[in-house]
Amino acid sequence: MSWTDERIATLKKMWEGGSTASQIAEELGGVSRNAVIGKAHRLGLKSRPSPVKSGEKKKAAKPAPKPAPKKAAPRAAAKPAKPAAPAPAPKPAATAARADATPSQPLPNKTPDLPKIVSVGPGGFLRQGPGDQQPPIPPAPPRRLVPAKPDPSIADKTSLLDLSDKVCRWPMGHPGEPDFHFCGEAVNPGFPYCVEHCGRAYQAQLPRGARRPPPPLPFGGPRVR
DNA sequence: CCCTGATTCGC
DNA sequence: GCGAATCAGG
Repeated sequence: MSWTDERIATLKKMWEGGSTASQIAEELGGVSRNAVIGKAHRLGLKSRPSPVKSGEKKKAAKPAPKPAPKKAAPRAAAKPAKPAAPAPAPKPAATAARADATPSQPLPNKTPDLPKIVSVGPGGFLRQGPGDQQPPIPPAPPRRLVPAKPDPSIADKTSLLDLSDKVCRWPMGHPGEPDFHFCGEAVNPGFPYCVEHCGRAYQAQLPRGARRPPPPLPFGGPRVR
C-alpha cells in the first residue's frame, strides 16, 4: 500500500487530531501501526502526548537477552556510543493554536496594556523571593469561555477537533476537501462509529478482538457515501 | 498482559 | 522511503 496524498492527509489529520497510531492504521487499512508511526515521523509529525516519553532516557545497549522467537533475520546492531547530552530544555510542549483571550471578567473593561498578573494564592501571599524571579509570564488561564464554532460553514459538521470517543468518527468526504468532516453521530458503544457505520465497517466483529483482514476501508476507498 | 509512541535498520 | 522488529514507559 502506498502513501497517497489522501492517505497522508488522513494520517496527518488524525495524528494531529489525537487518534492513536493504531486507530489511524485501522482507518487507513493495509498498514500497520508501526507504518503509521514511521510515516508520521518521516512527515515531520512529532510526538504528541506520548505515554512513553516523559523524559530523555539513556539508551543502554542491550547485551544479549534476546529470545526473539519471531521471524527471521533478527536485528543485530550494537550502538554503544550514544553520549546523550543532558539538555534540560524545558519544552512547553503546547501546540498553542488556541488564542485564548480569557477576559478576567465579562465586562467590556478593556485594558490595553498587559499588566503583570500578580496571582495571589489562596494563602494570601505571592511567592517571590530575592532569588525568585519569574521570567516566564504567567500563562493565560486555561479557560475556554467561548467554545462556540466561529465558522458557520462547518457549524453542523463534525470536524476533527470535534472528534471524541463519543461520536462517530466515520469520515464523510475525503480529507483535504473543504467539506471533509466526520459523521458525528453518537457512537455504537465500544465502537468508533455509530451503529449505521458500524454496519459498514464491520461485518461482524468485536471492538477489540481479533481483526486481521482489512474491513471495508472508509478512507482510501472509493467514494462511497 | 495490554496498550502507547520511538527508534533502529534491512530492505 | 518504507515498515517490521525492537525498545521502553504506562
